[in-house]
Amino acid sequence: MPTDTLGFASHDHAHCVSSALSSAEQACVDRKVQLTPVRRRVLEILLESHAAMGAYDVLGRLDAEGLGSKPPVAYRALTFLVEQGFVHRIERLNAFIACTHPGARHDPAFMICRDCGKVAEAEAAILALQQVAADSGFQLGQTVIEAEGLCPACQPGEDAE
Amino acid sequence: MPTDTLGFASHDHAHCVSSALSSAEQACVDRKVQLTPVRRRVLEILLESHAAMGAYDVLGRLDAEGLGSKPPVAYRALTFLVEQGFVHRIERLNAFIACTHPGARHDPAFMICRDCGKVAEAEAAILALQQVAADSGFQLGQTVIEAEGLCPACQPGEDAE
DNA sequence: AAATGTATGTTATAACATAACAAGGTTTAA
DNA sequence: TTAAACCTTGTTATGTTATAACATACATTT
Repeated sequence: MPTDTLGFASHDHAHCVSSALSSAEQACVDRKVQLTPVRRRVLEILLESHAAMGAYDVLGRLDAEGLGSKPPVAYRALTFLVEQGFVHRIERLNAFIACTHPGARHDPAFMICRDCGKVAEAEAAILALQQVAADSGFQLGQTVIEAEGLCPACQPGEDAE
Repeated sequence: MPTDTLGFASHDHAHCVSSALSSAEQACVDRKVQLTPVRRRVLEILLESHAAMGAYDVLGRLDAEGLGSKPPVAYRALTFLVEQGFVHRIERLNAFIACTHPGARHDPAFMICRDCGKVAEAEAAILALQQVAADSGFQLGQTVIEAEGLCPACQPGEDAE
């Protein structure tokens, strides 16, 4: 059983890719939106790489496969996937990453390793922000929670990567 | 006594500008770093506008005043000010805003109105994120907490702005 | 004066993103 | 069976944000 890393821990990568893809397909059926070939392939690319990728990295892959070569092709697919909650945008990196908490939509929180660049998605904890917003009368929409730091493997005293 | 808005509430703007400038000057003396004319002017511009400004907006102001016309001039000053904690970068907007909580360095949290574009800085509440990080062995560095939404004035039922 | 360190000036380009319009395909409805 | 509406994709062109690289200036130290 092949494994890879996710969330700074091991997991069954082949399984998580296929299951995420299945749940996205089902969600599209339920919502009556189309997971077209380009959209589906972009989601696959992000799921397979399991890392934050820039729009032009994604576009490079699409181009190599004959699925499109102009920026709008990649941006449109990414926009769709973000809207549907299958992909998150990481503002700090101007990059995109497949959601690792499929299911209900949510506000993600990311931990970005400044050394190896790996990104882990955590269950968001925006309670405190909700309190601040409520106190000031601000009506919360989408939230961005991102932390730069060092993943376990990149901390002093570690050999791995 | 002139007032303006900050944090979706009124305040004495002239006072907050001059006091923020003074504390930045003192901090630079303490830290033995230079608040050069360009750096000081960029901080003033951000303090006066009291809004998130793009690097090229700032550059436009500098250029009009003969203080520099090329992008690196603005980016260098902004980078310095962010490093010193006098200015925060708002990732979601690719923009910069003067810190409204002068004093000790901190991790800011922002509320960005999707309607009027005003940005309010709140005392950050990253406790929950700290818990998540500790649980996964991630060593937290700088955090980004940004929420898009509607400020009190822009919510349905309001007349003002 | 030479060496060093810090800051600025400038050129050029890299990297990220979208407006605007054209064209293809499917579904709906007449 | 055509037309209309709608969604998606293709393409051109450009706008926006950001930095690498190298040259110059200026103050401080030696």
